[in-house]
Amino acid sequence: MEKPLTASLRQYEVFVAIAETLHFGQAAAHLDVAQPALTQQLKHLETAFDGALLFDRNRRRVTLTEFGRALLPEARALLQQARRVEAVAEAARTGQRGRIELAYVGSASYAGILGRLLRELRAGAADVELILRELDMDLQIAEIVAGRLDAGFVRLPLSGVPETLLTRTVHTEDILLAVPPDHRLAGVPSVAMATLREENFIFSHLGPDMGFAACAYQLCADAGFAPRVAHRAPQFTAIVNFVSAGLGVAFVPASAARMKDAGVSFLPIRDAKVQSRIGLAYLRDPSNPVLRRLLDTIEPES
Amino acid sequence: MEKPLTASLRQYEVFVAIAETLHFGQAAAHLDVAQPALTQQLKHLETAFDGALLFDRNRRRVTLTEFGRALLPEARALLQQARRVEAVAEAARTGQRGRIELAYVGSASYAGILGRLLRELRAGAADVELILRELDMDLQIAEIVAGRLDAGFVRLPLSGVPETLLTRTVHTEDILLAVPPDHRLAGVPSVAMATLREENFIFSHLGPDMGFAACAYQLCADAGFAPRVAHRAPQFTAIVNFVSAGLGVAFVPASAARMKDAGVSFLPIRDAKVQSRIGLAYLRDPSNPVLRRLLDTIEPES
DNA sequence: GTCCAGTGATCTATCTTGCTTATCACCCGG
DNA sequence: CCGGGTGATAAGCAAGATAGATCACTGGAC
Repeated sequence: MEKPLTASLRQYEVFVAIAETLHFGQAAAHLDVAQPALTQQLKHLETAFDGALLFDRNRRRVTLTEFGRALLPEARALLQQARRVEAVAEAARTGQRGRIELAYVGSASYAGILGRLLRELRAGAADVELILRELDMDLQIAEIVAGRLDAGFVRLPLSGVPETLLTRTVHTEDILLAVPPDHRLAGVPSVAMATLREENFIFSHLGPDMGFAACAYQLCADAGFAPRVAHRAPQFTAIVNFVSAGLGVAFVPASAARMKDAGVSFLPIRDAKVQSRIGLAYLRDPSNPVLRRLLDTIEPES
Repeated sequence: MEKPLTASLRQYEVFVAIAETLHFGQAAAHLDVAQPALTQQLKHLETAFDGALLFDRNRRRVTLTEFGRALLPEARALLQQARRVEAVAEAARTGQRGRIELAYVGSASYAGILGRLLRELRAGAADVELILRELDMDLQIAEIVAGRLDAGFVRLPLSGVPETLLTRTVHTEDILLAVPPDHRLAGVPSVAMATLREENFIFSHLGPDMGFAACAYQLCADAGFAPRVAHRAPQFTAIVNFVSAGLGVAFVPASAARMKDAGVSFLPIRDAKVQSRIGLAYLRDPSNPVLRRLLDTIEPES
């Protein structure tokens, strides 16, 4: 059990102020109070120390006693720490300092989101601890709703999520068609959706109502057909592998085209009306100040 | 100009106590106050931070917010420093820690006083800064009375000093007679005062009423004669040099006999009734706690 | 010696703060 | 649906902090 701290910050403040000027009146002016307050507070401090005097008051000259001299540096350190706490509090309150736990879907890492994220978190001499992990969209949503994750980067749109889960678009990119090397379209400069009606498609595992898959289905719907899904794979790397193996064609986000896998062609789609968007998902009215600051740096969108 | 420190130690104490138990009631018991006090103090602290909450109070479970989590280590450091200040204050008050400025006459260094002094100042895990200098007795007295020196080791007795200057004997030693190599007494096992009536003496510069000289004069007075002072020298090293050169004989403290200078003999005095005493001189009611503790370790004497 | 300016201590009234007790409001398990 | 547990709220009281006026002492000027 600790003993109950007999003196207050205010008393040390008074002590240090007097020690700095060696003059009650000037110290009082510096602290912006009347002089009797100092006499009283100092006396309280001395009483707290068993009555040991901190100053010799010769009515004409104030000098530190050896006791006071021994105490002064420690008292200064205390006040400095007190100011530091308040500075840290201000930084933490505004999100300049703290901790944030984020996740991202694998395909977000291609799009250069993470570098930008770090840049924005570190901006303005901020001191933020970032805890990042890769996580599938559905797991992210569960973690965020459960309060175990501050926010996550996912492929929009979301559906079937609580109203309190908001998203904000942070990146938009075209959707390309990946075709195998020996495919009839391999090497053409671009394709039109209408020509893809009979293709075998490789899709992600995730359902047709969320994320990238929703955009892909929308492309087909806009072209008036439902895609024939020949295979499913969990990630774009696997999907491109499948394409490379000739199992079918696939829609992929433009940023995934950087993996030039064994002669796969990535073709622009001439009449695509939708793009794929990466968004940050988070709970409404986030309490984490770091997240709030991060959201402030992103222009508010849907 | 620093801003005025918006929060108090007590508030941080409450914050940390709640953070440690995550339970208002238990924290209140730990701080030995009623529970509403915590609610209030915590609210005050949060208000000081622009209303940013430190805890999520879900009526059933209390958890730190990210803001609170960021603040906690700093608040703990603040409390630790506050306790440290009080510990240092206690040590400084009892003289376990601090500074002391002492002087000693040259001949005190022969007597092993300084080593003992250091040992006593460092005793009991004390952390004392000792500032030592060699200084003649008369200057020591002036410095002590002027308050520029805490205390000094001198040869007793003192005379003509203010009543507020007290002394305490710390070392007593015999007085020996130093004689030149070719002196008639050189080599005899001991001498009687009565045989010295016609000798030429070498004395210190200091007058006959203080310090070692007073003892020497007393020896002669006890033997019924006044010494013929042939030469004066400032220190015992010089006095022994003079003796070695055959300029006369001299009384010296036993500890000075360790300098075996060019065949000088140091002879016990059979009928000496006085010894030389080294004492610590200091002002009555010393304010320096280190000096007070030092005095406490020496048995009170005249 | 006497006086005066300067300075810290003291006194008192007032306002603020912190604590206690009593009670309320809410959540959750049976 | 009720009862135990928990934090918030309210009211009252005691202690603490401050301002303003005044006192008391020091030390230098003359």
